[in-house]
Amino acid sequence: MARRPSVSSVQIAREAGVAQSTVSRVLNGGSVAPQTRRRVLEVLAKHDFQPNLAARSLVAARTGLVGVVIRDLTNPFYPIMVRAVERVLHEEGLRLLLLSDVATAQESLAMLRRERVDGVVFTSALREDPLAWPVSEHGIPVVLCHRTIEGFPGDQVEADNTTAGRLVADHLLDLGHRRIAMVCGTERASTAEQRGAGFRARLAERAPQVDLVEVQGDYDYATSYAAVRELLAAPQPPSALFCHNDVMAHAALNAAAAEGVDVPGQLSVVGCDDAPASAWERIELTTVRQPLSRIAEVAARLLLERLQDPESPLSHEVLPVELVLRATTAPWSADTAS
Amino acid sequence: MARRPSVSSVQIAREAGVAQSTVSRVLNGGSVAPQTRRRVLEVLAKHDFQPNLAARSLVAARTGLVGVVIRDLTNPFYPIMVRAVERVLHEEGLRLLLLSDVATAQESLAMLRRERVDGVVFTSALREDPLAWPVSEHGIPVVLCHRTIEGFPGDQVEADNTTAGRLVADHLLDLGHRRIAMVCGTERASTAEQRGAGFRARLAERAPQVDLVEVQGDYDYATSYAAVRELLAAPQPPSALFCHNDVMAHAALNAAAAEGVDVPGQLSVVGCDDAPASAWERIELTTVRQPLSRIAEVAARLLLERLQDPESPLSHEVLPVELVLRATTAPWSADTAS
DNA sequence: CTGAAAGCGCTTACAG
DNA sequence: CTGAAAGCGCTTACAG
Repeated sequence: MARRPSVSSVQIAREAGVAQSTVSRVLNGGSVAPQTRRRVLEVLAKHDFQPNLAARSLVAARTGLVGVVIRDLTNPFYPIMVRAVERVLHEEGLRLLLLSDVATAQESLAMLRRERVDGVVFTSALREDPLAWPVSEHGIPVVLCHRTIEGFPGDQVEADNTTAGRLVADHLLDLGHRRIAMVCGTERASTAEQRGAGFRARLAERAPQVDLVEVQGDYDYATSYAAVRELLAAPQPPSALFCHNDVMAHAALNAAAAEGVDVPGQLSVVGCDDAPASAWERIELTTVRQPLSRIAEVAARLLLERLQDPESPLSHEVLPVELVLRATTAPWSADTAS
Repeated sequence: MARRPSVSSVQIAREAGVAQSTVSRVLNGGSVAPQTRRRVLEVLAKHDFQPNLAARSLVAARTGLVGVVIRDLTNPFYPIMVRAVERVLHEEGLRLLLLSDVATAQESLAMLRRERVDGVVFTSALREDPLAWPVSEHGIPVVLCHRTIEGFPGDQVEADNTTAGRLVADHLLDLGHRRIAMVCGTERASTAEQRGAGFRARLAERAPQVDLVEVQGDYDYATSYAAVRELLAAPQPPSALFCHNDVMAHAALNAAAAEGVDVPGQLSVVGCDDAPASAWERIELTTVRQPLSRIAEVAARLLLERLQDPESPLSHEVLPVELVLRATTAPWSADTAS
């Protein structure tokens, strides 16, 4: 239990009868005579030597640390992205510093700077994000992942959220819905903006007479649950709901159950994300699938490339989405209504 | 966008006209004349100085880094614990290094050693854990959180899982169930052992004639889903299921739906954990609640105390659980069966 | 190929 | 209270 002190490269050198710099070369692939290398490797193995990363970071130009900003780990959506980023970083021998909303933007910025991270993968940026902008202004490379910001000085990767909105509009219109409500995500999030814009545009195009009610769900379960219950209890409830993400759609499904509203008989519900629980038999949520792992993976790779070549032009990748039809949507006609 | 080089304490010192060690003292609360301190603080603020943590770690006895080992971030259960640990560490100015199953045990051990973490919070230990033991043997303080190991040389915190098993047995027996199956968690996990043991003991005590079938769900959705479908399709299906955690209970609920088995009419299902989704109207899972955040918080605090006082006696805390009755369990009599 | 040396940015005794 | 100096454990030119 007593803390076993770590061996340093100096001790390894002494034991192998070489200079410390030779040990360093063996470790980092410098040119070393085969026989010297063998001897050093032996001593290294004997002690199961692990270089002190703090020392290495201090002297090297880079720390090998990448910040990953996730606002809300509790949305099952984000752990999937963390894992994908982690996998890429791990492959490249980089380390991950997780920043959640436990710290304020100011504290997080301070932490990223104190840690001297090489770059940041930012998953939950807002339009005037209080963390993303300052980080970037400090010259730390940032890649925006999943949520983007127009004009942001960094690489960006996102799903085709506008098309997502359009697909949902088409689906609900095709089913005959004419009283539709949209449960919106956080206002300054690009995903909510784009999904909303795509949906509205398609509606205006195909069915300008449809009255669209919009409520704010803030990408939050409890907020959406309350908003949808209110919506359904009103005199003229909508026959269909487009929720900007699955968490809010799950809330809507449960709110409907609480209000005794049958889905999809009296209400159709569509989400966006395709979270794991959406495929459950008890849920069967019609939703739009986005390639979550892929988005995160691409973001991580873009960051790595950026670190290699800071001057290359910015990229902005938009990955395709797909409507997943399940059991929460059904045709609607005035007669269907009870 | 160009990387803005960080200022060092030497530059601060020069600009403030003091020695670098004085800057260090101002930063760390050493004794400094009020007027000197003021001058240094001004320069510090002007540059928004952030000390290089790598440098600090290198020279100080401790790094301020705490490893948090989470096998599967995808179980909604774990992010809740991460957050609780994060909150405590953040309060204390410590940093968190997340270790998931992206790396092997060997790689994770190497990483913890290279990073020179001060200690580790271990959430998913197995009986002969390939990571927990070696880490501890390297003299790094480990606190076992949620899952424990008998005889492990570290502080431990867990829920009262034996009582959890007993509570469930009582509940199902009270409802009249006599054909019961248990969907078990990973074999070498203390939670599965204790929940299983408590359940079996109570059954043996109150209703030795009950035949208990046990299947392995491995704390995994897909595994449990398949196992439960098979169970329900058999000639003599059980009338009640005790799943060692909620993820597996959710799988069971969905498997039942897939098999056209009515819950709770034809099958009662009980979980363990009380995950957020269990309270959903669409799920309404009867389960055992354990104080998840609290367990994680206590673990983090025990680790902090351990770092303060490495020689104090080991503690082992067991926190109470509570049965949460919802809609997936119902009375059973031979006549009820279809 | 290899060693001696400088230096990364801090903290911490040690003098004064 | 404050400064000069040593040293943490590495990487990286620089000589040889």
